[in-house]
Amino acid sequence: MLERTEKNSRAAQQELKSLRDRIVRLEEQKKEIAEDIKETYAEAKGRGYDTKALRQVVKREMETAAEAEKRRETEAITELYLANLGMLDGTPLGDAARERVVKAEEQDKGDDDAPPPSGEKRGIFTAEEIDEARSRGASDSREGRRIIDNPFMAGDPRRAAWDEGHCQERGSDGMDIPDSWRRKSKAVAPPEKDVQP
Amino acid sequence: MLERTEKNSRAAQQELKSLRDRIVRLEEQKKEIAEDIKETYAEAKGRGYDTKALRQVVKREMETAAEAEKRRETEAITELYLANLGMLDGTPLGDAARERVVKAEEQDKGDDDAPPPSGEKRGIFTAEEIDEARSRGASDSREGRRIIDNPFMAGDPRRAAWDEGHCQERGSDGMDIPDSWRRKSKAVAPPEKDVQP
Amino acid sequence: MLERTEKNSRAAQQELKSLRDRIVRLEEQKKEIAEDIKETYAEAKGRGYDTKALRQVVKREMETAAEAEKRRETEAITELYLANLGMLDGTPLGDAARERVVKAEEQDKGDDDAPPPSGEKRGIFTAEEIDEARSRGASDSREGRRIIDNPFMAGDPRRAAWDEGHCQERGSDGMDIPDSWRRKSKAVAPPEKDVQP
Amino acid sequence: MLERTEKNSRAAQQELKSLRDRIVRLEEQKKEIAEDIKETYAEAKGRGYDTKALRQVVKREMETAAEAEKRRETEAITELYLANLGMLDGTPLGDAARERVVKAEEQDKGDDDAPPPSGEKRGIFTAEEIDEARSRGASDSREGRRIIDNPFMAGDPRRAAWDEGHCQERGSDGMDIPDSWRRKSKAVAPPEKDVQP
DNA sequence: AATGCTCCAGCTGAGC
DNA sequence: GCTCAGCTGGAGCATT
Repeated sequence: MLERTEKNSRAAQQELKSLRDRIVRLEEQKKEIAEDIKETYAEAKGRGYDTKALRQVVKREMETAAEAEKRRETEAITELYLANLGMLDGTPLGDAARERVVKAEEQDKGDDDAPPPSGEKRGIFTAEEIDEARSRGASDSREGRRIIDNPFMAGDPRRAAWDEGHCQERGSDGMDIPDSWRRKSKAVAPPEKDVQP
Repeated sequence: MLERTEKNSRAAQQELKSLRDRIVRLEEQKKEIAEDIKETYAEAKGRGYDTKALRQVVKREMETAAEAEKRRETEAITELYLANLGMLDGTPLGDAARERVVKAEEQDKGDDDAPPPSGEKRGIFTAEEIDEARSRGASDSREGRRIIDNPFMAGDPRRAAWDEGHCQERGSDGMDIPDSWRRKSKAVAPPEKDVQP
Repeated sequence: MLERTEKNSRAAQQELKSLRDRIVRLEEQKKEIAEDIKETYAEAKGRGYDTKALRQVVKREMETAAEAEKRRETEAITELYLANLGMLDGTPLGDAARERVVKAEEQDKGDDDAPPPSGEKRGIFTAEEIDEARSRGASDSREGRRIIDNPFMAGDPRRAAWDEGHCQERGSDGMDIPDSWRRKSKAVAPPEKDVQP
Repeated sequence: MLERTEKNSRAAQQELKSLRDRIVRLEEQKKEIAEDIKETYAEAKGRGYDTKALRQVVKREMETAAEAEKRRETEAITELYLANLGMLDGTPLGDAARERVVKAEEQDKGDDDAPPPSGEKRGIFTAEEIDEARSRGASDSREGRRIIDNPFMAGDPRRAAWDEGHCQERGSDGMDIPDSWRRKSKAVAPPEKDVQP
């Protein structure tokens, strides 16, 4: 019996020890990688990037399609709530929020499955058209147009593409990152909470 | 000495006990309020509100001016990063991001303190003009204009005010909250990650 | 229709606004109380208390009976794991862990429902006996016995009561809290990880 | 100039993109490892281990010497607070807490650097003596002694070693882990909060 | 004093 | 329906 007991005890103990060691090793690897990530952010900060913004970018890049959709939905609803409460303070509704309202209105008016009313062709642009808008943004940038001169209307998917093209074309002096990429670059006086009385 | 010791011991103990009880009482109050908050969110959810969006709204409402400014700055930089990486996926730059770029460009071109180039009067609208835009949004809504017909250009502060006016005017059937305020109202097929090739 | 729409819109908006304000108000109250708690801890720290330990005390005080039981169970199992892995480093098993092992052994030996073997009467002490142990701890303290001279054996519930009596009796000089209540009081050289080769 | 601008822009963009991708890759690795850890815990749970206790064990194993010392100090102070508030509920003071009190008392009595009073030799056991205690725990276990029969007094460092030896010797039936290692094994009736009136 | 990091608790979503 | 694990957000702590 002594033999049996000893052996079984050892078995359970060995198993426990093995589990512990496996986890410890994995945790150490995880910790190392976390270190690397932290270092990378530190390096980015040293070069003038806004780490908070960078974190957001990373988050977005890692989103699945479903998560992105969910996020966009929440953002749109948030904007609608803000608009209804008069809290937009300067930032107009994004396209998703507008679209949401339009869709709700259409359904409201009856389920007669009415096609998009006017002659617009909302959301049905080909990849070529989108790309063309991006190229045009780039060339407009080269020709000195400013980012606020985006020719596409709100709600037009080419609007974002033009922005991308323009941004990707814009330059900077030397190796430096653009001023607009930095924090506090202009740190204007903190605005009063309510501009509109 | 026994007396002294006992007395002092009691003093320290009483103090510790008092501190403990004070904190426990406060923690209990805090817990109660947290309960109330949770209940309120549950109620909101029951009535069809998106609690996640509602939480955002609450957060914004509680922001100080400085915090709001900081948030807007980070948001703008994030958008610029996304634009430069071609990750805007449909959501064009907001006004703050555009403004940021323009400011950086101006400084770039030389500190000749150039005034806002064209005839625009960016950012210098009176409260009256802003209010007028809000009223116009409301009346446009009554006249059947849609939220995507906002007449003000991107970058114009009246754009947001018009949106507010329009939203605040829009109605719903019965006591119900508008469809656009609900989650999953249209839950379209989750889009592929890259629309633009 | 305009009337109806307007009215309903207002209703939904009012509801949203009301929800928001209710939550904001509650959150503000919560924040205030959190402030008070923080201040209390700061005060305690100022008087020499170890806030981390104090937090633990508060946590325990707020535990429900079920939570306390669960915690004790987890603690006991943790100790057993540590013992089996040779990681006890100086802290012997607590009574709960010993009891756990004994119970398991008994069941192991057969479900003959054997009564506690020897003449001990584990766990069946009256409140009076417990109180007596506490009083004895107090008087032993007055008579100069030291806290390490607890006469009750490990596993005896009176052991903890004697400790309580002794501690509650011990004094300090002046208004000051005892040295043993402070952090770093003796900060001995950080021990090497493995005392036992 | 166009060339310059384009090139520099590209440089900054490439840098940003590179930073983003580096972080994304690291985050993915981290996520994978986190998966592995989770799986390991799940496996442990499946075999009857208490994952919460296992987590604690892992935490301890990963502690540095300094962190361990700090933890022990906080634990000791917590116990002293509990004792003084009459909240020990059954768990007597651990050795560290006792030692702490004794040290404070000694200093109190004057810095005459008094040697440990009685004939004890606290804390000055050789590694051999400690190991001997461990072996004795193991053999005592084989001879049928129970874990509550630890012959070393509270405060004696050999006490923990004996416990380790005993635990490491104890067996179990078949491959199974001991009952005492499982949760809810005995789930006694949740005790009333105050046993002592 | 302000910032960044780490830890913890509380909330959310899944799963029996 | 309740529990439970995962996760996000906030709070404390250390640091500069």
